[in-house]
Amino acid sequence: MGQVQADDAQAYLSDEQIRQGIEAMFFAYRGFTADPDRILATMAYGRAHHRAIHFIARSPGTTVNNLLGILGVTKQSLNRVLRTLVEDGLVESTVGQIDKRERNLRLTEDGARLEQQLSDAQRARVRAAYNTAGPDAVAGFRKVLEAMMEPDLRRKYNAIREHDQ
Amino acid sequence: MGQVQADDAQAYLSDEQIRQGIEAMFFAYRGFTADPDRILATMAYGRAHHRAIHFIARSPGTTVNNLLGILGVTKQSLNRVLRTLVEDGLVESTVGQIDKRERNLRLTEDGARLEQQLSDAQRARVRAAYNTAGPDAVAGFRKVLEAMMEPDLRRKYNAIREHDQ
DNA sequence: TTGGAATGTCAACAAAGCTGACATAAACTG
DNA sequence: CAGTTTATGTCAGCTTTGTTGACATTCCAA
Repeated sequence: MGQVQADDAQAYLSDEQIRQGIEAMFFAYRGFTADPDRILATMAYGRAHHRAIHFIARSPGTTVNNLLGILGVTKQSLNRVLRTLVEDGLVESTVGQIDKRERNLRLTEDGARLEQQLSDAQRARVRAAYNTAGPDAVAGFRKVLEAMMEPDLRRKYNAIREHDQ
Repeated sequence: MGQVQADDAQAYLSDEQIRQGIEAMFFAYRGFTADPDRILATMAYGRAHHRAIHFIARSPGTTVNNLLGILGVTKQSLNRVLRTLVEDGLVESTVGQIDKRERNLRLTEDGARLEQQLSDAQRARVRAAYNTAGPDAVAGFRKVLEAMMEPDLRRKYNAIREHDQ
């Protein structure tokens, strides 16, 4: 339980405590992706499709390049995913109005429906964890995660958050 | 900053807050694996090798079956990883004393050296995040992660922790 | 008009998952 | 003891998702 708050002020920095945190991250991430993975397994899609759908939903009209920066994969890898999503009518890619080299990506109605299904599942898990842990724990959770990000990703993370309220 | 601790007692459960937590998990996990990944990229190993090495180091003498349960992959997949590690002299596989069907896995000196190198890098990242966020945040971080795990993995996570102090 | 940026696409390949089938040895069970 | 189950390993083939490298197109900007 409260092993983290040991009497010794330095105890939470022991190698052993850090190691436990590393393992907690590993096991929790499995739970974090388990529900959407189960849904996706029934279709011809995987986690890469989920990620693309998530961030397109989050920033409608985003460009391919912007998405590349967020997802941290090559354009070839992302393109394969986007192509299937466009072919299957879940994502719509329109030529940019200002810069016609760019493509603006948006979910179609079908795409939004799948996004909803996936994020409902994932949110239910996170919501349950938040409820179990309580609001103070959630604040700490977010604080540690933010500190763990690479600086450029933290910037992108904050940019997305500022974007919508 | 303190968006999570809103005045409204329910605010931390809004879809928007949950969504931010989901994105924080995604971005933070990238940071979490970035340093070992960089080291592994210079060798012929990947994240799968790191995971195997980590848990063998954590539970010396563990069996293949136990490792399968922790890692959640197929024996074929794990076997491919273990075979290369044994061939390269990083892991030693010995026939079980009580049950001769089992193989007991241990790191060799070389294996322990690599494990040290990888976990030093990963621990430095987590330690820095812990230092930035502070001990209370760390406690909450751990609490939420535990609540997020699948029940059977939470059991395994706790079993590993109890094992060593 | 020329250079560079954004995008798309082809080809080849690698890591790491998966299923299915089968072999072997050891342990367990009736 | 015979038969079954368990633990492990291995072969073959497939999938997803990542990678490089090369090249074409479009089009903005100097």
